[in-house]
Amino acid sequence: MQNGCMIDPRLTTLRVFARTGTVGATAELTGYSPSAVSAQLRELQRVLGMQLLTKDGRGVRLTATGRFLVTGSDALMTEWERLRAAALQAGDQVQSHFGLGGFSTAAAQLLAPLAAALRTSRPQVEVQVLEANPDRCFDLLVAERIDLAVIVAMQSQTYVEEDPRFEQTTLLNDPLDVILPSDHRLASRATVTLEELATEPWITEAPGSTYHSLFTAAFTAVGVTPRIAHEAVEWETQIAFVGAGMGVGLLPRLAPLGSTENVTRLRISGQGQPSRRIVAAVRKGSISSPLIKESLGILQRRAKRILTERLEDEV
Amino acid sequence: MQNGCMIDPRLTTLRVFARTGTVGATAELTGYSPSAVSAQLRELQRVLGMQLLTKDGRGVRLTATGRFLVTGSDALMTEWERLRAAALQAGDQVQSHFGLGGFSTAAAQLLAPLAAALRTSRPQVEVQVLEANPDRCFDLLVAERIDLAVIVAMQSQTYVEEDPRFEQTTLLNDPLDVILPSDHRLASRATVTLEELATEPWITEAPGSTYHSLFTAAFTAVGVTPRIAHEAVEWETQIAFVGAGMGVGLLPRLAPLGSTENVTRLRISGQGQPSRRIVAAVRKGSISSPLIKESLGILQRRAKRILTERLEDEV
DNA sequence: TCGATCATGCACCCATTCTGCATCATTATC
DNA sequence: GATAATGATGCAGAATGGGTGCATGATCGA
Repeated sequence: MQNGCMIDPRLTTLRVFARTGTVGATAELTGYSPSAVSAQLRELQRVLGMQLLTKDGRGVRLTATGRFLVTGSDALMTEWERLRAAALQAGDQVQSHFGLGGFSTAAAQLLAPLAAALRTSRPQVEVQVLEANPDRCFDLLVAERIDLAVIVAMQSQTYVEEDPRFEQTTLLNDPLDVILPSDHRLASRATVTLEELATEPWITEAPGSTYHSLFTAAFTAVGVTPRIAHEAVEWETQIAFVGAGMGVGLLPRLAPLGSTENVTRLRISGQGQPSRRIVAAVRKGSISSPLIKESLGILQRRAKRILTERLEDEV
Repeated sequence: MQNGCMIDPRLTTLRVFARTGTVGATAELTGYSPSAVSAQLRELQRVLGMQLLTKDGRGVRLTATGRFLVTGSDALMTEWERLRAAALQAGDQVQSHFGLGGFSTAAAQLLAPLAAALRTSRPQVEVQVLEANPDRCFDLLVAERIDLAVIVAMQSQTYVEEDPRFEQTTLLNDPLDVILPSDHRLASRATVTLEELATEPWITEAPGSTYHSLFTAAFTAVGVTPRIAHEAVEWETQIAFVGAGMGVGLLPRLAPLGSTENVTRLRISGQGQPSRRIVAAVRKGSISSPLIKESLGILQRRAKRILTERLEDEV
C-alpha cells in the first residue's frame, strides 16, 4: 500500500475484503483500523454510486456488483503493474520500497540472503521481509504489503496457476533427504533408498500437516508403508529426536541441520525421489519489474548453491 | 475529476499536462491552481521513483519516461472505464455526476434538451453542461471534467478514430440548407441546387474558419465558384444579413433561424448535398455505461426530430 | 440470558494538499 | 540591452480528508 499505487487504495481494500470476508481481518491485513476500513468501503460505494455490500448476519457480504467489481479489477491491477514495471525498466529506475514474504525456511534460507544482497546492490531501496505462511503471503500480495512471496507449491488454498491476480516462477525443486543417527548402520552410505528404510521407526509431522502428506506421498510412490514412531511439529524437534536415536526422518534439503550433533543427512536414491517445489509468486504484470527480475535471479542462484553445497558442508 | 475515479488523480493531471504542455494550462483545465499542479507532479515523481519532467527553457517538458507513462496509461484508463461501465450496468446503477460538453449549436440544440430529459428520467444525477470548442472538449474529456462531448467531425486537431483515449459514435449528418430572403425569386421553391444560386452574392464565415472550408467544399463538389459578398462570424449576423437582402447563405439544419423575419430556409437538391457529420465522443471504454448509452439514444432521437421537423416548423 | 464477535457511528486529531502570494528564470519587445 | 511578459515553483496558512480509539448496536453461539 505504501508503494507507488496509482489505483485508489480503497479499491485494494475492497479486494482484500473480498479475500477475507470480514472488515476486521481486512483491517488487520491492510494495517488500517476496522472503522477506517468500514469508512473506506462506505465512501467507495458513494463515489462509485454502486451498492457493493449488504448486511449479512452480524457481518457484511459482497453484492453481485461488488463481486463483479473485484473480479474485473484484476485486469486493472495487472495493467498497472505491467505499466509500472515497463516504465521503471524504460527509465532504469526501481521502486523505493520492496516487500518480501515467505514461510519460515524460505525466509531464513532465501529471503534473508536476498535482502542482504539487495542492501548492497540497491542501497536506496528499503527492503522489508515478512515471515508468513503461504495463504497469508497471498493476502499480503493482494494488500500490496509485499511484492514477492516465496512459497511451497500446492501448499495453499490459492491455485496460483489459474488465479488472474498472480503469476509464479519455479525457484527450485527442493528434494527430501533422509536424516538418521550418525551411528546408524546406513549412515556411512552415500545414498539410500526408501525401501531400505522401510522397517525403520520414522519420525514425522502430525497427520494433517502439509509435510505429513508429502511424507506419505513419498512412500506411496515406492509402495512401502513406513512405521511411524514419533511425531514432531518443528524440524528442530524432529532433528533432535533423530539425534537421540529414536528413529529416522525426512528433511527438505533447504532446511539446515543446524548445530545438531549425531545426525547425518543422506541423499535418497532409487525411484520416486520425493521433493517439494518452491516457487516465487508476484502480482500479475509485475514480473518484468527490474527489482523483481533481479531478485528472482539472486534467489535462484542462492537456491542452487544451497542444494549443491549443503550435503558436502554438513557431512 | 469529481467522478468516481479509481486512478490516482495525479496521473490524470500528468495526462492533461501531456496534452497542454504547460503547468498553467493544466491548472486551468483541471480546476487546480498552478502551484497545486506543480506539487502534484513533483509528488508523483517521488512516489513512483521516476523522473517524469525536465526543465525546458522557462517551462517544463516530459521526459521519455514521462511520455512512456502517459502513453501506457491510456490502456489503464480504458480498462477502468470499461470496468466501471460494466459494473454500473451489472448493478443497474448510474454515476452521480455527469458532465457534457459541446460546441455552441450542439450545446443549445442537443445538450440542453438532453440535460432536461435526464433531469426527469434520472433525478439523482447531477448534470453539468459546458459549452466548448471541439479541441477543448477533448481536453475536458481527458481531464475527466466531462464524460461526453458532441463535436463536428474533422473539426479538431485530435484524430478521434486513431486516438486510443477516445471512441465515438455518429449522431447525425447535419445537412446544410440554403437561407435566402423571403422575397427572393427562389424562396417559394421546395428545393434548390447550388448551381442555381451560383451567381448570387454569398454571405459566409471568414476564410480559415472551419465553416468556410465546409462552404468552399460544397461548391467545389459541384464545380461552381460562388461570389462571396460579405463575411460574418456568428450565424445570427449571417442570418440578419440575409434578412436584409444582402445575399444568400448556407446554414446547418441544426442551427435554428430563431425569430428572424424575412428569411427562408430551403433544402438543397441535386448532386453534392453538403453536410457536416456530428459525432459524440467519450473516453474509451465508457461507451457501454448505462448513462452514456441512454444519452446517446436521446441525442439521436432528438437529432432526428430536429432534422425532419425544422423545415416544416420554420416555413 | 450472557458473552463473544463484527460492523459502525462519533469525537477528535493529524496529515495531506490546496490556495494565494512572492520569487526566480527565461523569453520577447522596444 | 533594459523592461515587460510568461511560466514554474517555493512558502505560509488554511481547510479538507481521512485516520484512530472508544462506545454502541446487532447477531450468533452457549
